[in-house]
Amino acid sequence: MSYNFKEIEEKWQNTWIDTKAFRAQADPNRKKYYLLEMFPYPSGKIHMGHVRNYTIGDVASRFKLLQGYNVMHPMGFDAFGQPAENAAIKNQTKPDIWTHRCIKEMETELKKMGFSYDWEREFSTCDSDYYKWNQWIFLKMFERGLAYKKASAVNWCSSCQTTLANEEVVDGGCWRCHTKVEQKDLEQWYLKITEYKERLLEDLGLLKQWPERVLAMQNNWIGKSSGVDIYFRLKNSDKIIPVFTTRVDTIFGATYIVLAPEHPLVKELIKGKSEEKDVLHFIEKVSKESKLVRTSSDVKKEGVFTGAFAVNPVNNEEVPVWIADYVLMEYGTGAIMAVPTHDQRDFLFAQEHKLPMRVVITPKERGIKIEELTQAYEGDGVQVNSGEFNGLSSLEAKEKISLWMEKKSIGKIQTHWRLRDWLISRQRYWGTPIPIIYCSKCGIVPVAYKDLPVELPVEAPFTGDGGNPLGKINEFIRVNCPKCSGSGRRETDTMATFFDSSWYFLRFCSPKYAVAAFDVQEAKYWMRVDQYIGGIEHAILHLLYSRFFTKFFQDLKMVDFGEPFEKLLTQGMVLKDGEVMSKSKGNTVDPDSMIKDYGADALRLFILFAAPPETELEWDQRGLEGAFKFLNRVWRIQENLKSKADDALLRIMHKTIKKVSDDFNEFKFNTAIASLMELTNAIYQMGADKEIFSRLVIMLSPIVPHFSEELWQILGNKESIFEATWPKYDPKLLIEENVELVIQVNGKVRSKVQVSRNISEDALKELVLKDEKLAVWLETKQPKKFIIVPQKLVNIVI
RNA sequence: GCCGAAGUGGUGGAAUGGCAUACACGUCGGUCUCAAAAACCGAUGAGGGCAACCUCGUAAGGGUUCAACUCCCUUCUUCGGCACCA
Repeated sequence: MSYNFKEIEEKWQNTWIDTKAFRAQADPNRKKYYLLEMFPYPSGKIHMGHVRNYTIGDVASRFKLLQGYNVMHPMGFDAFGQPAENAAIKNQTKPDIWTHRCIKEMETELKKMGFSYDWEREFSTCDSDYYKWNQWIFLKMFERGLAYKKASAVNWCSSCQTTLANEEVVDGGCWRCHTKVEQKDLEQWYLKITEYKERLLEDLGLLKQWPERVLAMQNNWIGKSSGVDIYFRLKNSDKIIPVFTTRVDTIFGATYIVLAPEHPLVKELIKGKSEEKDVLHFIEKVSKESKLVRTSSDVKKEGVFTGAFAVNPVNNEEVPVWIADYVLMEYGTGAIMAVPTHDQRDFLFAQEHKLPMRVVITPKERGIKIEELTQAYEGDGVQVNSGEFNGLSSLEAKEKISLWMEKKSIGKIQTHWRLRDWLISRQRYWGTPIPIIYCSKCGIVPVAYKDLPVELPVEAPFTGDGGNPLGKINEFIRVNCPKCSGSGRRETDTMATFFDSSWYFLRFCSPKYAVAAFDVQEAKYWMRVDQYIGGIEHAILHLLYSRFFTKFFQDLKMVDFGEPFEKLLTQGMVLKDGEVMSKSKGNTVDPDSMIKDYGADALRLFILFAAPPETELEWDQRGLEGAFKFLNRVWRIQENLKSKADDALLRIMHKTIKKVSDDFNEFKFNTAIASLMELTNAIYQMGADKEIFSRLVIMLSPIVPHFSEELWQILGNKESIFEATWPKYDPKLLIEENVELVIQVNGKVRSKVQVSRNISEDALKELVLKDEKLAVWLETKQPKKFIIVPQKLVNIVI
């Protein structure tokens, strides 16, 4: 007979909700612990990824609770976004109604897993008393010039009918639907995240408890690159063409320069020249290529001569000006100097088009002959052909040439960044309306703070024929200008949903607060988030935006820190047959049916035991059955309790307490469970008493809370197990009187011996030399040396 | 190309420089049973040996060390991020 998980789980889930067991209240006298998992989009159904993410968080949260921390563990919903609109079109319902129904279903699913949330803090980002503060933040940014509108080529997803941020373009496709992203010229709203680029980069150094790879990804994304802008002058003109380089040490080897086809100077350069026709033709051709094709590295580099020449400012040499598809307008200055001998791309291009080369750096141990070059030499070396810098090491030259150029005003030390401003406007209905009014007289006018929120109209025409439904609602659009009271028109774009999730962790500190985005005092107590848990897919997007917003709040003096998340854990994906579980692959396992068959506790146990939290987890149905079997094994212990257990078991238990406590602190749940299993096996060998069993149950409770609550009650306790204290171990009981020593000969184990832990070295040597098993090894050879590691091993070197 | 993570039995995975493969799954054997299931007990890296034991073994090769899955160097493979980035 197995234990009645169905009845037990339902009973405790209701109890926890009825008694508000996990309500958190600020208390300056208690040490706080803010544990947060990335809140879900309410699709209605939870999947195994959610189960894993939230189970990891729940164990940590309950463990901290048992350790006496004042734990806040909130949950809410990231409820704006496109699926609601798609559903509205498909099912003839309203996004609002559809979303709220999904939220209800999702809450039920989460409750069935027995997660310890403070449900009183729950909110959804589609609540107007939440998104009101999105608008407030936007206006604050607008005031400071951090929210602005500009016309530019933007990423456009034709399937989603909306613009996308750079961060939302993955492999040239839309992050949501993978449709190929097009470029479109539009006037759009941006947030000036680039204003914070230095701080965003620098403060990565503060994030000591973030995974390396997330830091590396953010570092790459921000993409700082230091070098020099060098000013080439156009021959017979006073026009300057700045080029950017990180290899200023190679400037004397620049034999031509290359502009991007879109470079604004190109048209002027070619005017009236014989090359004009060819160049225009080339530009036309390149403009038709998609960005993806153009930037793929295996395509041959193409280019044409413009007929113009520029002057290298370091030696007044005239060099030809080319244009080529491999130079991009959006990076650096849109123009490069080409040094074929020391840059592989330039080398290939120069070979192809028979352009001159000159060596300016040679490796220390040999010279370089141009005729013998088969590829560019990109390493360090000694300067040659470099005027007054000859003989210097290239590293030294880099610095000296930079300073020299600045002094002579022919260049400027410059830093270029990959990070671009964040495009936040979306041509969609189901999102936060951007609080802006267009007035024919006053131009762009922000909505007054007192008029917030700009409510999203619940009734909207969903026809499915594209376009933003907000544009068709006259009551919404028509509004008086806050400045001149003349007739104005509302912005119909809404905010990207990543805006919503960039500060929700602050809102959880005071979710009902009506006078500001969050209560500064509450935030002071609860923030920062001590432990944040979520998927690696947010390594750049959400985590970068949240860091940006936090720094903005720091500048508003609403918080006194610049980083929101102290410690970050990115949990691995759940796989089935080696592939990521996904609806499109049809290899999903439904958590609900697993709960039905084995209970939420068994599911939680399996998912924690099968792999460490950050690695991928292979779904194994038999592993789940194994977890269920283990629970039944523990359950049966209570039927056979002894009045007094052996001392040997007591020792094992204290060791287990130490191991499990240490492991829980480091999120090593799989090994914590392994040692709880070992303790259980020992109990089967020796028989436990009530005391020992009670402690086993407490240690299990973060992992399998319903199961443990029930056993706790059966053991005669009136209070919830989560009012109990985490067991402590007695260090004295960890010390064994007799220890087993491993005896090695030349590092190989040859024997083992039981000795008192305080045995003297001499006594030990004597004992070892008498050991029968070692006789074979020692009879012909003399021991040279004894290595003794107390209480562990003896190594005899012969 | 640059940056990051990883590579251990049939499988998931353990090992502050100190007994490689804990714990579990699977498989095999046993107990109980008329029988089966459940439960309980045991075996289980490869090769050799009746056995005691021996040899090999943590992607490959080298090094440091009394001792290396662990530290260092070189290489290979897989996964992830960035990238005609100048």
